[in-house]
Formats: sequence, C-alpha cells, structure tokens
Amino acid sequence: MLSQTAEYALRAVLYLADSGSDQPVRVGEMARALAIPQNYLSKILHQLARARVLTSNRGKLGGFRLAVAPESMALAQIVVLFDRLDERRRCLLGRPQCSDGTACAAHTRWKDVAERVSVFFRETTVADLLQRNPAVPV
Amino acid sequence: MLSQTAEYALRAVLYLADSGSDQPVRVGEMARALAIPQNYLSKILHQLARARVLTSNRGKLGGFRLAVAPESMALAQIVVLFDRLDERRRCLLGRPQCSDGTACAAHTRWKDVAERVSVFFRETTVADLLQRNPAVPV
DNA sequence: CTAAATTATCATATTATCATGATAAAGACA
DNA sequence: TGTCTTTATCATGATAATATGATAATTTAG
Repeated sequence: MLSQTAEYALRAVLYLADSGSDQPVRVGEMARALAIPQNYLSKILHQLARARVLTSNRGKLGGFRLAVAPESMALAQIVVLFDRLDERRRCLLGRPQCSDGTACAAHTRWKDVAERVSVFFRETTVADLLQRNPAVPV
Repeated sequence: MLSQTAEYALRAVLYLADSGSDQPVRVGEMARALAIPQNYLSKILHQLARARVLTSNRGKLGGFRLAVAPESMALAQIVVLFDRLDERRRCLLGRPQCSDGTACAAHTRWKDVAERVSVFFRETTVADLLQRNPAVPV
C-alpha cells in the first residue's frame, strides 16, 4: 500500500512521537531501534525536516525532533512526501474523462472507495496511531 | 494504485470485452489501439491466457479471446496476477500483531478502509466497467 | 509441402526504487 | 582554537519493474 520509504518515514515519526521527551534523537539510535539502514533513514529524516515535519540540529547534542504536536500531524503530511497519494483517486484505467460527470457507474463506485482511502490519511493523526493497547477486555 | 502492468492487463481485457465479436483479436491491433508496447503486451496477454482468463490461438487466424463472460469476470481475477492485492490489508506499519485483536483504534479504521478496496476488486466485474455513458441527463 | 501470419519464448536494455559507503559541513564544548 | 559528534550531501551499487528486440514454434491457407 505504501512504498517502503513512506513506511519508514511513518515509523520514524511514530518513534519520535513515542519517545516523548524534548531532547533530539539521533539517527543512529532510531536506525538501530527500527531496523532501518542508517544512511537511508538519514536521507528520509532530512526530507522530513525540509518539509517542516521535523526539526534537525547538528553537532554534539544534535538529532531530530517533531516540529508539530502529534495531535495536529496528519499521516498525509508525511506520506505525501514520498508517495503520490492523490494519484489513487483518478480513474482506474487512466481514462481522463472519468474525472467528470461522464464516469460510468463502476468508476463512480471506485472514486468513492478511493476517497475513503484519501480521507483516512488526511484525518488520521500521528497521535491516533500512538494509542495502542487500548483497554483490552479479557 | 495499480501497477502499470496490472492497468495494462485490465485495459486489454476491457478492449476484448468491448470488441464483442467472437473472433480472436491480434496483439498488434490491441497494442496499437491501447498504445501499449507490443511485446510487453504480448507477455501480459500470455500470462492472462495461462491463468485461464483468456484463450489464445496461434497461427494465421490466431489471437486472443475472453475465456469467460464479462459478467462473471471479477477485476480481482485479473489484477491479482500482477499486484499483491491482499498486502494492502495488513498493518500500515508492518506491525505483525496488528492483525489480531490487539490492533489500536486507528488500525481498525485502516483495515475497514482496506477491506472496502478489496471488496471493490472482488465484486466489480469487467461488464460493470463496460457500461459507459449511462443515460446522461441534460 | 510451402509460405505467411501469429503467439511463445528468450535475451537484453532502461528506469525507478531501495540501500550502502564515504566525505563534507556545522554545532557543542573543553 | 581544536576536537568530537552529528547531520548534510554525494557517489555508487543492488534489485525489481518496465520495456524492447530477435528468434522459435505453431497454425492456416493455398
């Protein structure tokens, strides 16, 4: 569903949000904890920083931090940097005219499904993915 | 959403279903009409024939035909040969434990969305995609 | 039997994604 | 200032998806 790169980005942001503390986290630590190649992760984090999702600091006390609170960070903000999310909403067969009113019944149904996917990424936040093990009944 | 290959396959099957007639259609004609590289399309059609979606005939009067009526040919039958459709239903982050009851609220929502995508491909037929321009009101 | 037309198959090229390794630039602190 | 740690950047390799070109195998028709 997501490219490898987008999934790594998501997991990295989740890790930062989960760590909670305000101190910067180093690439090395994240790469080890998430089992992602360090230089590859480094490039991904850099892209996230350029997009203002993270902030980075160089030097001895450097590392990466969230730039925004997890509650106001939609998954789409992250994924969009690596995957073309809106592409999914176009006609399944690449027919250009299916975007407007001439679409057939099946394509209308497809757009409905694709729209739900899009809404999920736009409305789900990083914070939503953090609340795991939610009061499991025995 | 779909790989290039799966989209080509879908469009090729649609073309065959649309042509209607029972005579085999040649790769060259389809490749030209659909603007798909001929040898690439040839390999895709061969895969579809091996999967019993199409039948093929060699020789002078050869070509490809649908093996089944469009009404009973689900899109999933075609797409599954080229894309891993069920992959989409697993946890967004690759967390293995999210398949069972321990999934968090967000993952449950994701599985719901992914399930709708899956149902679309399983229940929509080739015939559904054929009925275009359906009695447009002015 | 021969020739023409077509699918089937193999070999290879091209491109994008995924990943690794090495070096440069910058901040922290003694 | 000088040194250490870290991010930033560049160069390269590995793998899979996409695409092309050439040849073999098969069928039809004369």
